[in-house]
Amino acid sequence: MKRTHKISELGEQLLGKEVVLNGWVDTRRDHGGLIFTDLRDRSAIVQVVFSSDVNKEAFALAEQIRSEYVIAIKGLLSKRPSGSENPKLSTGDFEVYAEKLVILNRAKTPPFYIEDGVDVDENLRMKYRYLDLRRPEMRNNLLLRHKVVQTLRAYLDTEGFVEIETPILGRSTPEGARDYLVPSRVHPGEFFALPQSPQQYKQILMVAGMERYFQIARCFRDEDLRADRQPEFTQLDMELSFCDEEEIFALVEAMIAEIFSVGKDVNVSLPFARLTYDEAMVKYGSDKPDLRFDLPIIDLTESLRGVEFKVFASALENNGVVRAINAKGCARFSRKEIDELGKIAIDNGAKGMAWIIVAEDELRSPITKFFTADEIKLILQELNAEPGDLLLFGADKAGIVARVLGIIRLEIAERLQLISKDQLKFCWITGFPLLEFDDEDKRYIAVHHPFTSPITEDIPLMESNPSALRARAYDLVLNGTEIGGGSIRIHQREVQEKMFKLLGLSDEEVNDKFGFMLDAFEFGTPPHGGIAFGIDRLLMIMANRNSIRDVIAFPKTQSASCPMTNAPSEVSNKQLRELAIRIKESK
RNA sequence: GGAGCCGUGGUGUAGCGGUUAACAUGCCGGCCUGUCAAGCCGGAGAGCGAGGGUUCAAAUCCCUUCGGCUUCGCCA
Repeated sequence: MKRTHKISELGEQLLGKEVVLNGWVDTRRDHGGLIFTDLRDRSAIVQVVFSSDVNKEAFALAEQIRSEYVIAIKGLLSKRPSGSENPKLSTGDFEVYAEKLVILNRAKTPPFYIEDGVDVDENLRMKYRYLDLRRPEMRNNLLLRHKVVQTLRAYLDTEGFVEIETPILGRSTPEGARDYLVPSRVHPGEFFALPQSPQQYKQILMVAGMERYFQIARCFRDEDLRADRQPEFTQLDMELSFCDEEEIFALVEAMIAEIFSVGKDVNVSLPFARLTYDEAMVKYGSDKPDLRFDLPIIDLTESLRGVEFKVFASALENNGVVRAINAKGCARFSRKEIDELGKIAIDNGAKGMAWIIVAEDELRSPITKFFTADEIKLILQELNAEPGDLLLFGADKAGIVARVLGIIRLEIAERLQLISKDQLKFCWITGFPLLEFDDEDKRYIAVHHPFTSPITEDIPLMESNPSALRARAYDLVLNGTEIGGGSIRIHQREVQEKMFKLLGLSDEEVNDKFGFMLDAFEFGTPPHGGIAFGIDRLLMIMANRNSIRDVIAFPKTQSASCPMTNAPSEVSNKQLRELAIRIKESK
């Protein structure tokens, strides 16, 4: 029996017509003389009725069918008897009276329920991923992913971008994450590296005059996994010639609005907010602030200069800062709750956390006695404190205070349930530092990557004061998650060479690993820049999931393995010999 | 590399020194012509992730180990 319709196509226009449907048995309700079956295909579910009044053979055969059997049925599409409509189904006004049934394939009882909201061991879900993906929510995640990717392609095509594939087998780079390596049979003892990103290739494509490039690029990083980190993941990678930040922002904002409109039927308000790195760090204690709630961190450093209170005074003397959060309405927190917050602060590097409860007519606090009345008045004023508020302080080096109060800010938002699910708060973070001094290695490392251009007027600082260099880099943050990042690149050989020097790379190393780029820069390289988006993370947010695994068809477990295929696996000695690899005996 | 949580019929859980290892659901069988989490009746199904130890006695306590999840480090 050849299928005539997808289930979602059933409707008024087919009433009384004969249809042939194929699909899986979702559920079966056997009433003895009457059997109801919910038939599921990718598009929808419809109720099929088997009755001996309609067809005795089909009815008899229907007694054998079970969940997840694959069947074909032929019958008349009918209106359900009035009162028996099911509003939960899109096809709930209709049913099909089966005149013929063919069992296309039987199915074992599934190891878990094929339905939404199941709470099954992740290992089982991965082992039977094909059943997990039959669940509507997982299927919808993949369909959403498809729709988003199609929309991106269409949008970028109309904007003049060319989709170009870059190699998966590349060479190992010195900086960044650990590489996944692939041994070369032809060159014994040598290895390819899987790309952590197509960074260098896409810059070379700009040298090649492609002007606008994009790729839905698989990237690989051999680092430990997290809920939002997989060893292989997908980026939307873009690069443009003759562009500046503003052009990229405008292009990206319209693109994001488009995918939310098509994928989620949601209007994203444009333009996105913008914060500098410094602003974000001071006010939200993070370079990926969650702007769905306010709860800002207030800097008291200047106001409190000169206070006697030892904790604050010593922080200020050591070039540190004093900042605070006014947790509105949290005066009702118990001592235990406040202690919990203090413990979070300590776990994240603080030496402690001072607090003041602003009650109706008094202040309760272990620290108020160390301040003069004027100082307290000043603090309350700066923090806009009102009765009912809880004030939480951080005093230490700027980095520690930002980190600690940033985490406390999120914790309070969580406790006060300030975050509503449907909000979308985008923001650009700009003005990142270019370099960061690594105390362990005693050298500078690139905050973004070594191809990021400094802000033009900062270029002279490359010799005099590298720490002060600002990068032409930008991140796009959505609801406290970094979903994309990029930069305007260096396109001049001399600047790139200086950059490598600052990073402590020797001439030989530069020549060996990046010589081709430096050479390329001498053959008419246009100014260029780009951005890359973590497609998986973006989809995780769009699909309202807590794990990236739920928007990837075949993800790895936390130990970077696949329970379905049992990858990775040992290989034969023959294979190893061909690759000139010997495995060290364990222990 | 570190920390935390979890591992008990197919699935999800309860039990936390002595139980016939409990419950729900699924599964199997029977009854049932309007259900859609169908209903009613009956039945089968686990020796508690694995290994070792403590104890008269271990799912229960201890150690080791494996696996899953969360997280710090790590992730230019």
